[in-house]
Amino acid sequence: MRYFLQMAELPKTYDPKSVEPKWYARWIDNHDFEADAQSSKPAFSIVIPPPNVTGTLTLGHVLNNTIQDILARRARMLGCEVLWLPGTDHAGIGTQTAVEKYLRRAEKKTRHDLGREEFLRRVLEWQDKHGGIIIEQLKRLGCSCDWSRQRYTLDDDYVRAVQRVFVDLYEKKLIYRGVRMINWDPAAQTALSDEEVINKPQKGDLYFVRYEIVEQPGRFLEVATTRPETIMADTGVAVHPNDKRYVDLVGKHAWRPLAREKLPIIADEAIDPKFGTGVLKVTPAHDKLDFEIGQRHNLAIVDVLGADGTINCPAVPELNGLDRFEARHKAAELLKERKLLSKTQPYENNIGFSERSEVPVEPRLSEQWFLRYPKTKEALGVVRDRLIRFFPTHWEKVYAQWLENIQDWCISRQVWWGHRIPAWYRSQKSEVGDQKSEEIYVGLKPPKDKENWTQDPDTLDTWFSSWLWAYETMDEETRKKFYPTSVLVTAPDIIFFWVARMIIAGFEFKPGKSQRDQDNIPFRDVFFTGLIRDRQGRKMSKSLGNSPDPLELIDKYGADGLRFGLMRIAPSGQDIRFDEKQIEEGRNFATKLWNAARFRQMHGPSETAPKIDPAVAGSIFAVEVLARLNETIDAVEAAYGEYQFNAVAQHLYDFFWSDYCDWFVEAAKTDIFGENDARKKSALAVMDSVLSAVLRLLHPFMPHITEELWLLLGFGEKSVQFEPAPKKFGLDDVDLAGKRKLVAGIYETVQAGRNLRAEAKISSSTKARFILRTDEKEMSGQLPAISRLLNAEEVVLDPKYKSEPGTPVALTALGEILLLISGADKTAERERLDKEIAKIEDELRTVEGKLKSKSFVDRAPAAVVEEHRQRQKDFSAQRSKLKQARERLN
RNA sequence: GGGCGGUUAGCUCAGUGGUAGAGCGUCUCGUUUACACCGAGAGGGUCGGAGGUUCGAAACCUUCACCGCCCA
Repeated sequence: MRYFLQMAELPKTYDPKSVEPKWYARWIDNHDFEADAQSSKPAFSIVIPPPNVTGTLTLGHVLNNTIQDILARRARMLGCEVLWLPGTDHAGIGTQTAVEKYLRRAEKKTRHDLGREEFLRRVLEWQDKHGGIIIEQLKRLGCSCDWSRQRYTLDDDYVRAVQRVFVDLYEKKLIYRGVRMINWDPAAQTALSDEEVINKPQKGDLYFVRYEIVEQPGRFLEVATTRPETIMADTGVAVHPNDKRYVDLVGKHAWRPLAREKLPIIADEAIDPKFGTGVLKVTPAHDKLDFEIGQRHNLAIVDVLGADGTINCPAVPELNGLDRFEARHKAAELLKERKLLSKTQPYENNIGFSERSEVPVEPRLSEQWFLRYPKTKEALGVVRDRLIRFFPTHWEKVYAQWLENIQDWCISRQVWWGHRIPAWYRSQKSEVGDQKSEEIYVGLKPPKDKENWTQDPDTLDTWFSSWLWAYETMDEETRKKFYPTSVLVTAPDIIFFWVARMIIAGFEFKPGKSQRDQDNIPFRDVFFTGLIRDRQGRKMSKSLGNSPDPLELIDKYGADGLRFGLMRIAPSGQDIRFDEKQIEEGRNFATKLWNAARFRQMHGPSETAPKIDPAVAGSIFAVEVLARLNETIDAVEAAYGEYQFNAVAQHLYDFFWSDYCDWFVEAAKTDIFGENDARKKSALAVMDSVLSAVLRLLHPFMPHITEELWLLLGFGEKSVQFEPAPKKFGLDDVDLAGKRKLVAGIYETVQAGRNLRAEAKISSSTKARFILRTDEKEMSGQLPAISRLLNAEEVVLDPKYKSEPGTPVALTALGEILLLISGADKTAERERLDKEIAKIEDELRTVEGKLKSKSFVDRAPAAVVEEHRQRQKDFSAQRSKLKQARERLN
């Protein structure tokens, strides 16, 4: 009775919508993901790369967090106490820009219209409205984060820690304030770090501008420049000291063609004589290299660009107030009118763009806060010596290259949303003269006489807060158990922004339980995921609209389908071309798993702890599938060791679909539908063993469906997530090799038989009759299974069978298989045999060619030569049998 | 300019010196008592080019081409 009830319970297709939310809620209710810092189990920990608090889930997040979830769940099954610590970051510039955009559109106001206090209130409103969406999305994906420990980079404690670090580094003189050339984002109107600038080739023009020599009127120096709009900021003209063309002019002067002034002509090694005319206009305020040249030659600094990227130069009213790109064209026109522009030519050069606002960055002289990176040698060493291991390893070089060429980090941002810099300034008139000097106070608390001081209006680079993420997210007890973390999973595009800086922070702040390096590194392994691209290989971006919504994919295919499909196509260390078809495959695999379980359930309840003795299992097919399962367990373990998640997924997919479903289950149906109760029980026990193992192996990839089936099939009363990872079956005591060889032969025979049937155009549903012409006596016991696999009416073992001419025959390692048909198509059979013979002869030629070569026989390893001899024997035997059959058709 | 990846079937990708693979797509057959989100079968590749090492190269070396990324 129970049997029918159970059958009715399971529909034909798996419905993730009714299963996934149910289990996620249960796991949360049971506090399954909460880490116990008191546990005596070995620790395994991951901190999440914090997504933007107001962001939404992208496919990149799905990839990244699926991998982290796989690692966390795998670790639980290996008996670890697991902490996966989640959280979000405040994304200073990003969030502020989003809110400003909204204000501009909705209220036609800027942040300055509102004032700092009101604006920050609005950002908080925005955060409350949009914040946390991404966390809910991670839950839909099935992420097993310890939500009780969720952190935010603007948590009070975290903010204090960031300030403490700032003060500490200031006191160590590693943080300083100074006027330097920085990257200015005219759209966001803030300084950026070098890492936030993306160089892109840009098509433009090279303008050849004539500068008249002051001392020799009528003689001109020609300067090639891409930026005529900055001519008013020129304070010198430079040539290479060895450039014979201009050597006589060094020391003389040239007239600045716009805002006419005398400019000294100087010689500097930095000039490239081969670029343009070999003459550089030196604009120290608007170019990094020019700034350095200017410093060397004591050139004046003239700034003609405003913070918003418009020209600020009343001396040239035609340009004053224009946007920098408009001004470029206007300046060229002015020069042309004055006959000072000799030509323009198309030119492509690299321009730095702001990562955030996607506008060209302006090199700008500005007073900012900088960090002189500490501990770079240690950070280099720890990766070089593989105390921290990168996967794939080639990222180690990228990392080293960055650290070896590291520049001071501009950490202040002219942004209101973020960690306010704990610095105050007191302006005072100096005793002598009118010059003002500033007194700086840096501290956790404001100065005592607050009214006499002004706090720095700026905030810190968001990354200056997230470089502490690996340990400042943990309280003392948690840190003691779980720091350093086991592994960091991240996209390679933040290797400098985040990974390298966290390593430096580990060395500088030593949050570990001792002073030793291995206790202070933020993580032991770093796994870099690939980037997900669209089918054309383009990066996914919001503006291109080529990024699918992961939530829609989850609705269509289930979270497990999305996870499995994505992991199967994610090669380690390479970019991933996304194709929704692959996600469909993930869904199909879930359905396959569902149906295989459903089939098992139709034949009665499973054993809670299935035990089988393969030696008496009675079925060579069982031995084979268990041996393949053992191989799969080994392969999966090896692949995890190398973070080869696609390989793990592929091994499980292949084993389950092909070895288990296509071969074992089909062969075992003979016993399952047979009369022999012992054999039936034994077959079902093998199925239970395999299913139990497969569900556990798949759980990290497909947590929901495996949980559902684990409990449905009754393998346990408690969640599958804390069950131990499956161990290999002991198969040493049976004649493994012999049995596996026989099974391989049988499967080969079946495939050959199916091929004969298809070639003979006998539909796969029609029962057919086969003869096995073989001396393998062991085959006789397997005839029912072979018959089922061939969908045969009858399979007869007859070593002496004499066939009618034209009877389709195929050769296998075990002998011959013949398909009995009436009225054989002799022509078709002749063609088929000719093809077979040609194929064999091809193989034979290759093998014989090798064996004829003396050097091969002499130099190749004996085993390889022997293998070739064997193959030669097999092939020629096959050829002669095929030829016999062929001759009888003449 | 320097560095790092990649180039294998129509597509997405495995393949670390010894018989070129998988999934999808294509074609043919199929409602055979789990599954059409399925089953069976077939076709499809001078492994980017050229040299070299080796008995033997998709794999190792050199070089070139193209694609992508990072740094200047």
